[in-house]
Amino acid sequence: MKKKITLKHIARELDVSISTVSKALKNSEEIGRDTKDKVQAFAKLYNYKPNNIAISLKNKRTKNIGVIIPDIVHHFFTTVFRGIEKYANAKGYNVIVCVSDESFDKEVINMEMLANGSIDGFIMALSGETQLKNDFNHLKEITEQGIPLVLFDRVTDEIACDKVLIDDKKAAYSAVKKLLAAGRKRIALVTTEDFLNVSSKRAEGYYQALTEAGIGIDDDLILQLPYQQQDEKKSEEFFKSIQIDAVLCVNEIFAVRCMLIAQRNGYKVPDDIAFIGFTDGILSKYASPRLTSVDQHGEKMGEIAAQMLIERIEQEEDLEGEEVYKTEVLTATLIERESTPDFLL
Amino acid sequence: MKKKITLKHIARELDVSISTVSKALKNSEEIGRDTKDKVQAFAKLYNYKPNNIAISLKNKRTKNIGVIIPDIVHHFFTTVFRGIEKYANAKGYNVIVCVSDESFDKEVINMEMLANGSIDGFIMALSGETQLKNDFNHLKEITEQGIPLVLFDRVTDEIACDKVLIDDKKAAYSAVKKLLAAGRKRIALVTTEDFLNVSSKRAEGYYQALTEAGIGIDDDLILQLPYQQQDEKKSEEFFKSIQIDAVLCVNEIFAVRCMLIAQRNGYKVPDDIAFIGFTDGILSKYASPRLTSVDQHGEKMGEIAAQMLIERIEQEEDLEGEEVYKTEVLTATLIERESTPDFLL
DNA sequence: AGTGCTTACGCAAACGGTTTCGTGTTAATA
DNA sequence: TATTAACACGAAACCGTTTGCGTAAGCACT
Repeated sequence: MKKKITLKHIARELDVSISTVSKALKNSEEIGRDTKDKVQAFAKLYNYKPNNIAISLKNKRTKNIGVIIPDIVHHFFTTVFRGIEKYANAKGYNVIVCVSDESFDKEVINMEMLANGSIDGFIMALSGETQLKNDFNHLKEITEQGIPLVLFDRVTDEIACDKVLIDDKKAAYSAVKKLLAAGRKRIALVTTEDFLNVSSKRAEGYYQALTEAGIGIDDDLILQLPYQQQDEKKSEEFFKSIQIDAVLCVNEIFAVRCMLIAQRNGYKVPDDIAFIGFTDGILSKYASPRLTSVDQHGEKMGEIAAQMLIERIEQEEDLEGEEVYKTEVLTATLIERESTPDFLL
Repeated sequence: MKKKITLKHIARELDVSISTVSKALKNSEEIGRDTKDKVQAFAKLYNYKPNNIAISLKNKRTKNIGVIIPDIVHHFFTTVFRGIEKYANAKGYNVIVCVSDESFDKEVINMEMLANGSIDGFIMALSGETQLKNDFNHLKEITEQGIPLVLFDRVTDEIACDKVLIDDKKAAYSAVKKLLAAGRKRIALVTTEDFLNVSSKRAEGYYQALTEAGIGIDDDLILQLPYQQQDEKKSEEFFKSIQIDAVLCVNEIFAVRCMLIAQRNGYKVPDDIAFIGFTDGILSKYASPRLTSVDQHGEKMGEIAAQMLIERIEQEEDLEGEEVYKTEVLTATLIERESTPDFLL
């Protein structure tokens, strides 16, 4: 077993001081040619690599970033994560992931674990419970300690920090507009409990489009489903009880599930009923018929979040306080597939 | 901005030595009641938390584990990751994820980045390219340095370390047996290029079941598709050209894609043609018809991998060399849904 | 011979902790 | 009163690096 070699070992072996070894390896002008050659050759031979931990302690920089997300087995978060990881890696940063599992407590604990020196900054999407409780003290503490924080997708106005999100309201608005333009009138909304701010934003867009079109909001057309659980009965009744010609769903699972139920109940998609989902994931691509859905550009979002964070981290030293935070809003794209009639343009 | 407080600050403020503060906070017997109370109260007030990096440097333990996977936007790897994260977190470990993107070079670079003190051990699934090249020197170096390593799913015999995988061959074997028992004779196999060892194992099971049943292997019944790319033409022709009454696919994407194509070509599922896929992911659940598939128990696999790794890490100190490595083999479970006829038990 | 410059290196502090060992003070004991 | 044990605390080493500064050796010059 070849244990890792340190500066001290090299120094002892070559009968020079530790500082000489350190400088020699950095090709310092201070050190003579001969000594440098000797040290560098030895280091190469024994494959010396400096210890990251020691360096972190010295520079107070870990080159790690902490990512806290509500769930990892979730297409959108995963794509965002991929964007973060790619960008961070390219910049020499590693990523530590913690999953909050939609729990406030876990979110707090995870943040505390990482905040004590393990990371240089956080990227996170709030847990459902945190949004429900509206308690952001843990985030406040982090920012007060001067640790950079970037919030994405599930954000809050209560915290001053960089943010990146998509324009959920506008995306829902234009999706509904398209349905209206295609002549659909009885447009349903399938959503979650509305403590998830993204869901409510999407609902707002839905309301606005209908209102502008002079069609009132019909509460019977709105179906609220529990976030994780399967509640087939409720959906089944929904599609049996009323007449609908289009559906906007706040995520693709709801969309695919509802599409199946509608089909079981004799609806033809997209002729009798059109479907649009949010989150253009794997389900949308392979559903039958393929689902038209709103691409939230997760990977791009992750990249931007990582970029914002790393810029903060690396400029940190200079400016003390007085920072101006940015909120980057990406525009979602509607990916048209078979679950909607051909939209003209 | 309230910067983090250190032992030194407390010591200065309370006019005691650093060592006294350290001991007082650990409730050491050495320190008097009064001093302990004073120090602890002060620490609580200023929310003192020890610096993880300093502790890591001292103990040569980071409480971080490194996970290297080929892809993160991938249901199976994600579920394994969830298992790892859950277990690790419960044991007080954090997880650093790196994505190799199926690239040998990235795998090597990532390992080297993490191996210099950032982590206490690795959990990984080999990249496709690594399996293709059959070059495992980077793994060998890691294990020679005494860094614990656990391989999962995409493993190799060349490296002596703990492993956890599912019995792919047996899973494929029993899936095909069930199809045979249901009277299917023309059973196709849709697979990837076979440098992925899991695919070849599954193919072996397929061969064995057919051979045992006295049905020879018909190469025309085997369709090889590129791993990531969509090649609809090839699949389309496949289902047009020959007569098939059942299909085993090595992943769920292939299964769902082929099922759609078959349906487009007039096949009724499962009456004319049955489908079984590997990886019981989200697609299987929501496909139409719902797909019968092999559950690889990703989360369980992750938990076991994490458990094996952490046990290694924590016993490390004692035994030098002479370690016996375990290979844990999980048995896959067939989840029956609508894409297969009812199997009689 | 004395002065002044390079050159080439070592010392020591620092990052933030933990831990071993030593020591001054007090009180109990002979 | 001298000895000693218990108590309460501090000094210092250590983990592996980096880096500012001090300095000995060698040389040139006056």
